[in-house]
Formats: sequence, C-alpha cells, structure tokens
Amino acid sequence: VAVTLRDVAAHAGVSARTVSNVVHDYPHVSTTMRAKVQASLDSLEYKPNLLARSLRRGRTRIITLLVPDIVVPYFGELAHEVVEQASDLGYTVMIDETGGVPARERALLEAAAESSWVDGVLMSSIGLSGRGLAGPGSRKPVVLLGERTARSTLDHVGIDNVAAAEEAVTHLVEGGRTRVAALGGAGSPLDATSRLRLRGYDRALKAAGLPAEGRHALTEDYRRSSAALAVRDLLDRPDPLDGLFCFSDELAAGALRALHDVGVRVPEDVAVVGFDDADASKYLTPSLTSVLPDRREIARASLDILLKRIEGAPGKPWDVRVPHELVVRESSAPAEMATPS
Amino acid sequence: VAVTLRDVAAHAGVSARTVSNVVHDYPHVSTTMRAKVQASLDSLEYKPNLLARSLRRGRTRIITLLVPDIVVPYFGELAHEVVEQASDLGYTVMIDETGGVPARERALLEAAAESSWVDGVLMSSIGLSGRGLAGPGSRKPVVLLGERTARSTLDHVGIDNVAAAEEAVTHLVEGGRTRVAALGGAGSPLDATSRLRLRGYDRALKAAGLPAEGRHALTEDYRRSSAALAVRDLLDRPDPLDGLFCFSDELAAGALRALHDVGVRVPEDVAVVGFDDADASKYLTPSLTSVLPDRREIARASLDILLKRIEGAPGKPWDVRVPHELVVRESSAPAEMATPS
DNA sequence: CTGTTAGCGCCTTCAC
DNA sequence: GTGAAGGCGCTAACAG
Repeated sequence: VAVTLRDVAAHAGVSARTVSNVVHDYPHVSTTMRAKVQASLDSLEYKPNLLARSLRRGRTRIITLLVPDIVVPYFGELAHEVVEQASDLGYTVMIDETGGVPARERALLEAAAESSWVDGVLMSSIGLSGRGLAGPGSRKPVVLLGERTARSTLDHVGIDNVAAAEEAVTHLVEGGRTRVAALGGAGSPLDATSRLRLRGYDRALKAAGLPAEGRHALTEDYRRSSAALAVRDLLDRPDPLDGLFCFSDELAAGALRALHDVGVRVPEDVAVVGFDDADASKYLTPSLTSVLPDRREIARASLDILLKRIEGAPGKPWDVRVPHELVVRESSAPAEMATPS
Repeated sequence: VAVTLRDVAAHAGVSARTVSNVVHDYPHVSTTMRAKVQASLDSLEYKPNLLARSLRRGRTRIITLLVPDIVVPYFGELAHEVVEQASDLGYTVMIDETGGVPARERALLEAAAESSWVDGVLMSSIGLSGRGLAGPGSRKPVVLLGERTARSTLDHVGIDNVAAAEEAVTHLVEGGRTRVAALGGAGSPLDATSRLRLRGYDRALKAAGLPAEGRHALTEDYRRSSAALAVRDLLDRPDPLDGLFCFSDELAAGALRALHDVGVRVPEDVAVVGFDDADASKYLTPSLTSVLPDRREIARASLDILLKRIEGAPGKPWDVRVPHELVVRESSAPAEMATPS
C-alpha cells in the first residue's frame, strides 16, 4: 500500500530522479515540471521511506540519550529539554535507561554506539568511570553529560560541581550554621560527581574555618528512601548538625521528610540545601533551596557538539562548562530569623 | 569500516546465505560449517546493519510512546515501565512529548503512524478526542493508554476511572468529611478522564446523601501551580470545604502547599486525596493518600495488544480494564482522630 | 545442506 | 534539465 518514488514518477510521467529532485528542492528543475510533480506528490500522498533513505545516506537523524532513570526528576527534565531541542534540529531521540549500573551503562553505550539506528549518543552517567567508556568499537560520536571522568577521552558538558557545592555550603555558613553535614554519594570509590561536590563542601568549610570531619553521610543510592536512613544516622551522632547539604534534591526531599518525622524543624533547627533544583522542590514544605544547573544550556551545548561530531568535526575532546545558580528558598533561612508559620 | 555479511562470507569461504543462516540459527547448517562461520563472525566482530534488515523485512522492532509530558511523574513512571518491558520483548521505544495539546497530539500520532521507523504506537492522550484519531492514513497499529474517548475506534487500556474516583471520595466521606470538593480538569468541554472522575465523585456524594453542587474547581492545566489558585478559590466560598479530591497527585501537591500557606491544617481541617500515586507523593508532608493505577499492568497489557496487532491480529477494538487501588496515607486521616504532629 | 539471485526504496554518478 | 543504472546491506525464493 505504501506509495514509492517510482509510483509518483509513473503517475507524473517522469523519472524517479526528477521526483527526488523535487522532493529535495534541488535547483535544476523547470517550474512547470516541478508543479506537475508536486501535484502527483500531493495527490498520492507520498511519504518517503526513511529506512531506505537512511540506508542509502548512512545517516538516520536519530540520536540516543542514555540516562540512569527517567523517573528521577533531574533526568526527566534533562530528557525533556533534549527531546525538545533535538526535535527543533530535525533529530529524533531514543531514550534508554541504564539504572546507573556501570555494567549496564557500558553495555547500552556500546549497543547504541554500534547500532545502525543512531548517528550519535548523549550519555548522562553517574557510575561509569572513564576507563569503561574508551571502548575501541565506538565508531559513533558520544558526548558525556554531567561529570567528566578521569581518563575519559570523550566530549563533555557539565557544570562546575566544586564551585557550585562551595557556594551552597557557604550560603549555609553565612546563614549562621556551624555544623554543616553533607549527604549523598554511593559506593566506594565515590562516583566522580559526589567526589567533586564533597570537595566543594570541604573547601567552603575550610574557608570558613570550620571542621569538616565526620559529617559526611553516604547513601546507598540517589533515591529518597536511602536519605532517611542516612539522616537518622547523622542525628544520632554527638554534637548534632544544624545545616545539611544534599547532593541531590531527591535526597533532600527524603531528608526533609525524615527530619520532620523526628520533630526537627527546618529551617529553624536545621537548614537544608539540595542540588538540581527539580521542579517539585519548590512545592515541598518547606520549599527547598537548591543549586540550579542550566539544563537548557546543557542540552544545547551537548547537542551542538554531538551534531558537529556527526558532521565529522575532528579534534581533541571538548570540555564545556555550563552556568549554574543557587536558588534560595525557605529551607535555608538564616538561623537567627524568626520564620513565619 | 563496517563489516558486512559479504565480508564474513568471504572470510569464511562460504556464501552470504550460509552466514545469514548461522546468524539466525536456522536449522539446516552442518555443525562444522556453523563453527567455521561463527569463528569468522567473532573474529571480524560482525554487527548486522539493522537498517538494511528492517528495510528488507518491513519491521523495525521499534515502537513510539506518545505522552503529554515526561516530566509529569505519572507519565515518567509509565514511560519507565513501558521502556523496561518493551526492552524485554526485544523492542526499542521512541518517546515523544505532545504537551497535551490536541493539535500536536494529532500531528505526532500521524507522523508516528506513518513513519517508517516504528511498527506501532502507544499513545497516552488527555486532550485528544476520538474524532481526531480516526485518521484514515493510520496504517500502523495504535493503542490508547488512559481514557478511551467516545468515538474512538482504537484499542484501549485503562483503569475504571469512575469506580476509582468513587472509592476515593467514599473514603473521605467515611472519614467524617461532609463538604468534599473536587479539583482538576481543564478546558471546556472537560477532557474525558476528568469527566469520568467527576462522575465518580458525584456518585459517591449522592450515595452518601451529600450535596455535590458548586464544589468542583477547574484548573487551567495539570501542573501544580494552577492548583494553588483553584484552592484559594475554593476556600473563599462560604461554607468551606473539609475534604478535597484532586484529579492528580500533581494538583494535590500544589493544593497541599496552598493549604499550608494559608494555615489550613491537613488532615485536621481538610483531608486530601490525589490520583496516580506518583512516587513523590509518599514523601510529601503530610504524605498523600492516592489512587494507584496498576502501571505495570497497563504497560504489559498495552504492549501485548500492540504486538498482537503488529503481528497482524484482526478484529474489533480491544478495551482492557486494569486494576487500581486506593493507597491510604496521612493526608486523609479521619476528622475525629488526633493526628500526631 | 549450501550457493545464486533478485529485490526492499531511495539517492546519486554518469550520460544525454 | 532530465533519464538510466547501480548499489547501500540484508533476506528469502529458487536452484542444485
């Protein structure tokens, strides 16, 4: 039932070549010819077969986006942004979830980079170290979103995690908090992102002349549930915390809930800052102060690089730093101020 | 650089046909031959070109999932489920966002159904009415997730919205609430889903002998921000509400926040129930009572139907009803009970 | 059991 | 300015 280029050609009484020329707006077609062919095109409702076209051209105009988990708001919002912008650029996005599991990240990346379906891959990794990525089979361009890992030889787009974390913690310190804890980061060794945020945390405390020892709580993963346990752990220690810097909004949401459950008031007793500024964070009670990465720009820059590579751009790995911003809300009001409600 | 079937055939000293046979585990190949070919396959690292294969076979083993907005937790979780299960079935999922805009829904559905990339489409629509979908060009199977709209002639999978809403409201009434309001539903005429939930709400009130008049507040869209306005509107009316049934968890989250901001206590003053049971809802303060549709089953059933249709199954539209459940949490504790902190 | 062959639908180099 | 022909890589009908 599908109408092909030949069908149109027959209908218009010309060769397939000419029809193709019209479809692609090539210059050397007479106006009358063009009109005639266009009429056939319309009346037959010709739809080019993208499979055949891509097979011929060697390009699909499809890219893959690999994220740990689309349900985690940060990745969902990133995916949203990427899909939207890619669409404007004439590209379709396939989304796959890695679960943040290194083995699965590697497998999916390899599969994507070798699959005939896609022209390139955008990968948002947390677990995978640079080593795992340098697979020799990767013939398709890959751009890394988030933290660039040590040995990685891939293009990379992300924010300055150290600076962002430092700002967040400094904000807590300036609000009068002196016993600030850090929450997040799974596994050992720590993933790259957590390591950098932890470094920013340390720097801020050092700059303020505060001790940083023993106030970092690991979490099992990046989901809310694991935050609750870690918070209870932090509260049980002597000399309890009065400030909390969470490595994600998900963790912060879990922490807020856990603090509430044990009767600790936020921000009166403990001030809390998150990371990612998920949409939901402004509707929490109290609303959450958080670090906002410029997601729009992350998507823009990474697509820009990926498409350039797809076009064959050579050269050393790019490393693009994107802006961020600390969005201050209720959860980090200064200690001294009375807070209404 | 890509190694083709012919390359392998040359390397193994056999014909392309035999290589293909080995790749597809066809029975009629001698063991020795098979071993020899397999060796070449491995050493050359042959990867079949899926584009060429699909062009030949007329099947891509890709499906499209159309949702309004991947960032809305309900759709994100649905997408997650679909991607996971499709992957187990050997299918890849392309996700596209319609924004819930009917014109865009129609355009994307048409594009997907005619695109050579996909074998079928899963569509989660809120806005689109049956009429818009019945396009004659749709040559690819389409399954509707969520509410089936009146005239639609498509397969459909969803929960019993009327019954679910009725349960939710009955739960509020049994908790001693007598002035229960409903919140949600955009546009005029109301979308199908909201209409059904509203009907369930009406039934529950009628069954309890309570008046239903004038306690339904429309929202502009399904996002949190619009809930706040609507709630304020409800509170301004004489004889203020003591129970609130929201058509989504997103709206409920916005409502909780708005109630908190004006000093109305939940659940002491007003009990709240949501719909969808998004993951985040159990971490709200107070945690949210909500209707949980069996998402896993929705994904399973819809994929099952879609694949059957792709295989060419004929027949009248299927209409599958999937289970749901009311998950009771803090936000709807009975009026009389004292609720700790 | 295995080799030969003809397309799937499109694009594009080469002639006219 | 337009037509004819070949092939992208794979599969499946037909021989042998």
